[in-house]
This record gives sequence, structure tokens and C-alpha cells, in this order.
Amino acid sequence: MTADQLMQRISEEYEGLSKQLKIIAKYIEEHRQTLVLERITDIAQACEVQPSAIVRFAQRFGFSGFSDMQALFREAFVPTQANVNSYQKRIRNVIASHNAPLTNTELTQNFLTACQQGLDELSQSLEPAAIDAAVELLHKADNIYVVGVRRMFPIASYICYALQHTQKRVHLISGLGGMYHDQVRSIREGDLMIAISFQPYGRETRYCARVAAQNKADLLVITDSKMSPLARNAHTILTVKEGTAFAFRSMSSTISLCQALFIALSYRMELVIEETRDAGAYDD
Amino acid sequence: MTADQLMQRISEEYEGLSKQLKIIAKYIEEHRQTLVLERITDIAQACEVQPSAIVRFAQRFGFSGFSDMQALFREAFVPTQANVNSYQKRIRNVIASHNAPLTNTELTQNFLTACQQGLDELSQSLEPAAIDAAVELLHKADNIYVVGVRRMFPIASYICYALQHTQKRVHLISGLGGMYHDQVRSIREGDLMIAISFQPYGRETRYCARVAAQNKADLLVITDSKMSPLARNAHTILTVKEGTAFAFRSMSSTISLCQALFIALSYRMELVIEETRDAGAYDD
DNA sequence: TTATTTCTGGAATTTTTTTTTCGATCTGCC
DNA sequence: GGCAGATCGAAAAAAAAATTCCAGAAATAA
Repeated sequence: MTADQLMQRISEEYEGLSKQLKIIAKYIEEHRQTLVLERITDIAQACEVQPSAIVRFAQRFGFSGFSDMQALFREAFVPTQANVNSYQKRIRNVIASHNAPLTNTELTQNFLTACQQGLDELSQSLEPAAIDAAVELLHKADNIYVVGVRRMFPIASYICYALQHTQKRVHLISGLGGMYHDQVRSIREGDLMIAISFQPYGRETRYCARVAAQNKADLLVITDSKMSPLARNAHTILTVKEGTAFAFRSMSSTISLCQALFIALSYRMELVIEETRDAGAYDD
Repeated sequence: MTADQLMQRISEEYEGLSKQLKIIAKYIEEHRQTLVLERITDIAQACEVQPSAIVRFAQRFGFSGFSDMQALFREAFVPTQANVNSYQKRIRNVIASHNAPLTNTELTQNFLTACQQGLDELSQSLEPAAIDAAVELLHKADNIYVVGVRRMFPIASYICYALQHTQKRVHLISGLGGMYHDQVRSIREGDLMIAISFQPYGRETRYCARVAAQNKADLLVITDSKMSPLARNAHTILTVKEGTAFAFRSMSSTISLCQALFIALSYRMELVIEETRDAGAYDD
């Protein structure tokens, strides 16, 4: 049974309720959004009835008590997180009960759901100030160094690809030939470093961020938490919480944020975005 | 004091916290939206600490106890929900009336919506047969060559990263030093090539796919249409239609599909997915 | 009007949740 | 290596919240 179904039932059976229960029904209908937060006494007080009346109300609709009913709203009302939980529970159940192995498509479907949730979350937790600051940093920098290792290397390489479409000088710290040290060496005041690092925070990325700070370059960090070790030296932090399925973190939110950043930069620079039009015959 | 201010303080003083309190700080930062709903024992369990540690954390920041701190998040909770809604409404308005220039956040929000749509579409258009075939190809191959250029290079490099976690031999055709030709040369029957190419279909990728076909290797193509030039020689095609905003194609669906493919492969190979556990001291 | 049923308020009880306490363990410093 | 101070875990104690119970009030039917 869902919260919606309950509300449906309440309104159907409303007329048959006692005077007191009607008051409670109305209150619940009006405040269903905040119901999870309220304690039985809060509601009782607001309705000017006794807590026991609330319990009776819940029992009237088949719950064991108030807490039982509240659980319904808890699930329904924090859309993202609640779904994540129930989703993760579902996954765990499926995996735990070995009888029905997941098909490839089911696995994929599940993972895509996690990606969606990640994007949802990102979308809701955007910090305008941080984004503006990031775009400004990008805008004013002429030399931009980008670093991200292992899982985050694709992201770093994407950022470089995108930035190549501007007039800026872009340096990808690839570590090719083991030359991390040599590749960051030349960063200096007025330059910008973009460091992308998620738990467990790659050693090389941390090193590069430190060098950037020592050399007084600006530092834009894309990471998973304000408390990331990268955060200390950062001028601007963009945080991304990725969705997770099967203990596997998605990357869709991070890459989407990077793309969005580039769009915003282009807009700011009044560039016409033509991502794929290269000079030569090459394309893709 | 507001929840935001508290988070601010927490991140400022983070470095000075004890090991345990750091864990709690991170948890709180990550789950601040749902914190109101959780009981002290839930949080303690999630952090693998004792409830008393949570209380100590709250007291460390000047609250009388956990409940006192939680009250702060309670206040922040209801407005959040309202803000999201009004925010989305505002976006819609801004889009409807083209006159006002878009802010960075609005641009980002728009683009993320496009990403979501892309994922939606992907999710609905999955072809189980193609996915199964792709997983089988991956499973049986010992040597895997991966190619993707320019915009798709990050995807190719991600696939390589992921596949390195198996026992397979993975070859990224990076074109480093202009050596596309030399890097594909050694592909042969029984090997698998993964080619990722979207409109306008990179010349190098097309070349590599051709070599793979000539050398009788298997070919798995990730592209945007069944009529892609890559399709001709492919054993299996996975098609992805990305979302678009501001004439800018997202990449979230493509990368998510690749991740999902890897999950399915791991499942098929009965690997334990531990994406981040590397051999050495390196991580990320 | 009276008997019967349903409804309500309030206190007692139970359950759940939070806080405190205290001994054990760990850490840094000499 | 040993000491002082900080940190931690476990369980007892306290507080808060929810539920149950019951007596009395209100409503209904005979």
C-alpha cells in the first residue's frame, strides 16, 4: 500500500468517520508532506485531540498504530532517498535469494535507474554560487591543467577535449611515461587546475592539487564531498553524489556536470557551441 | 544557526576531528536531506559507531545532544522540498520566455534534464538480445581492443579501465604518436574489438573497425543508429540515443550503458565487483 | 426515557529512542 | 617504555514517544 492509496481510501471513507476522526483526516490530507516529521503529540495538539485518537485513526485504516502508518509516508515522501533505499533493498533481496538470477537486461535496467537517481540528486543539490565561481575561474584562466586518475581519467580527458574548443591552452596531466611530476611542474600563478577525485582519492591527483596550491595557481575541484582531502586547497568545489547499484558507482552525474560546465562557459564566452566541427577532415 | 551554517562549520573544522567524528561528519554531509528521518541508532549503524559517538559529535559542535542538532535539519527540511518545486517552476518559466538570459545554474539544470531524458530513452529501448550478445562477446574474448576517438575517447578509456579489473588483456587504441595503424595491426581471429562512434563517425574508428573485420576479429559497436557506417561489419550493435540541449549531446547514457555492460559481464563471470580495490597503494 | 453502542479524554503502561556514565583502549609525547 | 590525555565501546539510566486501557460522555435505537 502506498501513501497515495491511503489518501484515496481516507477520502472515500471520510463520511463514515466520527467527528474526531474527520478532523484528523483533514489534517493528514493537508499536511501529508510534513507528516513524517511530526510526532504523534504534534499532530494531536494541532488537531486538538488526544494522541490516542490518532492511534485509533491509524487502526481504523488497518495499521497497527501511528508508527505503522507513518512509515508509509516516510517511504513516499523523500522521493529520491526513499527510492534509493527501497531500490537497494530490492537489489539486495534479488541477489540474496539466489533462485532467480538477474538477466543482463535487468542488471542494466537497475543500473540505469541508479544513474537516474544520481542525476536527480545532482539536479536538486546544485549550488549556484559554486557553479558561477567555477565558470568564472574557467573564463579567466588562459592555461588550464586537468588531472584525474584511473576511474576519473575519462572525465579529465573529456574536459580537455571540450576545452580544446576554446582558445585556451589545455594541459592534460596524463601521467604518460610516469611523468606526473614533470607535467604539473610548469603550472603557475594565474593558471587554473581542475582536479577530479572521488573516494578513495588518488594519490597522484592529491599530489597535483598540492603542487597547484604551492605554485599559487587556482584550483577547481570536482569531488564527492566538501570534506574531501582535495577541498583544503580548492578555490571552488563542485560536489557530486553519484548513484550506486551493485556496489558500483555510476559516472553519469559527474560527466554530465562537466558537460554542463562547458556549456555554461561557452555561453559566458559567447561561443557558438559546435562541439563536433573540427578544422580538418576528422570528426566524431 | 541554520543547517547550512552547521555544514559550513563542520567542513571548516573537519581536519581537527577524531577519526570517528570524521566518519560521522562525512555521513552527515552526504545524508543531510534524510537526516531528519533517521534515528540516532540508524546513523550509528550506518557509520559503524556507537550512538554515543553521535552524541559526542553533536556536543562537539555546541548542541546539547543529537536531538538538538537534528532539530536544525528538521527546519531545513520542509523549505527544501518547497524550493525544489518553485525552482523547477522558475526554470520552466525562463525557458518559456526567451527574453531573460539564462544563469549558469539554469543552463546546468536544463542540460541535466536532457541527460535524464537520454537515460529514460535508453532504458526504454534496451534490446535484451543485443545486450546478451555483447556480454557473451566480452565473456569469451581474451584479447580486447577498444577504440573511440575525440568525443568518444573518454568512453573508450573508461571501458579499458573497467576491463582491466578482469583477467583479460585489454588494448586501448589511443593513437598516441599517430600510431593507430600499428596499434590495431596485431588484432586477430578470436579477439574482440569494441568500437565506439557517433555521428559524424570518426575516420580512425572506421578504419580500426575495418581492420578488425579483415582480420576476422569479433566487433562490438556502440553507436547512435543501426545505419551507422560501423554497423556493416559488426557482430553486435548497441545503439544509444543521447539527450540534447543547446545543440550539445550528452554522454551520460553512453557511459552508463558501458558501465552496465561491465556489471553484467562481472556477474556473468561471477567476479566480485570491487571497482576501486587496486593492488598497490594507488587508489581512486 | 432507557438501554446499548460508539466515541472520547486522560492516565498508566510499554516500547522506543536518546543520553549519560564509566572502564577500556588508543595516541602522542617525553 | 610509561604516562597523561584523548577517544571509544558498552551498557545502564533517563527521557521521550507511542500504545493500551478504561471510565465516562455522547450518540443512537428501541
